[in-house]
Amino acid sequence: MVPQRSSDMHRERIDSGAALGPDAVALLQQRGERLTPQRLLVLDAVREAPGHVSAETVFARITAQFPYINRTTVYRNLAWLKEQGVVSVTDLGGGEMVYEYLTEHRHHHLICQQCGKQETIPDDLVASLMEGVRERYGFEPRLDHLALFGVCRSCRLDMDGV
Amino acid sequence: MVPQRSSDMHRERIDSGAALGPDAVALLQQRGERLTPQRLLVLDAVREAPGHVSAETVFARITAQFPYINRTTVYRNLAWLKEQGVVSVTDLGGGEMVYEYLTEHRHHHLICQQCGKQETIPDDLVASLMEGVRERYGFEPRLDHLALFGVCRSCRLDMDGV
DNA sequence: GTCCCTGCAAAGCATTTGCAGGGTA
DNA sequence: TACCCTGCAAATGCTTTGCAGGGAC
Repeated sequence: MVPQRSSDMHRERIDSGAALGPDAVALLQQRGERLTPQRLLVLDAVREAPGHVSAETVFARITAQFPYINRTTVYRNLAWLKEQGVVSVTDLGGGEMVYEYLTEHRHHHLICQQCGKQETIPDDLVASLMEGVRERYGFEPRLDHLALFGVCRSCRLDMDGV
Repeated sequence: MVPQRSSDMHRERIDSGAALGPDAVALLQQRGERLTPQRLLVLDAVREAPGHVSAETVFARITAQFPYINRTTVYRNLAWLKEQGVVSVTDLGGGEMVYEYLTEHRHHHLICQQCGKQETIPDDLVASLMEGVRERYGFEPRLDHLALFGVCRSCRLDMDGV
């Protein structure tokens, strides 16, 4: 039902991968997690996708190549990947959750409410906030992605122009 | 259909109110917005509620006193109040949007993913982040409430204890 | 008098759940 | 072999929409 090639595809990718440690799949295996073809497909789909992807997009990307996977399975495996710390889940305000493969380089996002454009900002801008929260409140933030909403530079210029 | 008392109730409250400027209702009137009894009820319900409230909670609080309001109307008027800058809307991760009446004292929230407890933090902790985003990216953040997820002090101690 | 807010019912959408069967380790 | 992941279908829960009527200004 599910093509054998999926594991080969997978292996190619992890060799070149900049991932969660050297190999997310090896990590999951060490933990004794069950690695089904569907799980590998979902993992691949998120890892290959540029930036954020919705569950629907992941489903579409997989079915484009392998029609035999169920939407429910995609949802369940995205939740599983999040539990395992392999992907992040963020609400970008589009009415659906978006997922992203986690690399060592943590970053956050600026989302323009006018034009919808998204910018990436490095973690260090947020670091002082995290530090303050930790020190003053003893609160340990779990922040894969911080999403800041507002108005980007070009939209602000447009508004001034008018 | 809707009791006359609603506007009296309202007036009592704004006299004591620490609100968006001296009077949110006067502000809305100046803008030429139409102030229906339902709108005043929704505004009151959010203003009276402690902290964040969901649309369902607002609906429940109103119907407890005045059963003749529709859930749809509550949704529409909450959206309207947000457009007017009277309330904030935040996704606290509970599967529903939560609303809060905006005062001059902007603040943000720490949400513990273990116990669900919420703490309030002052705006100044977040100010440097905002400043950095503005200066480096020309991005104007529109942040009524920032919601930071993580683990609070007591839950961390519990975890260490075990 | 005019505009638009309200109520009702139904639809929309992302996501979850129950259950039987089949695959992974 | 034993567990649990998968697929299917239906349900769930929040929120939105279309339309006719009535209220605010």
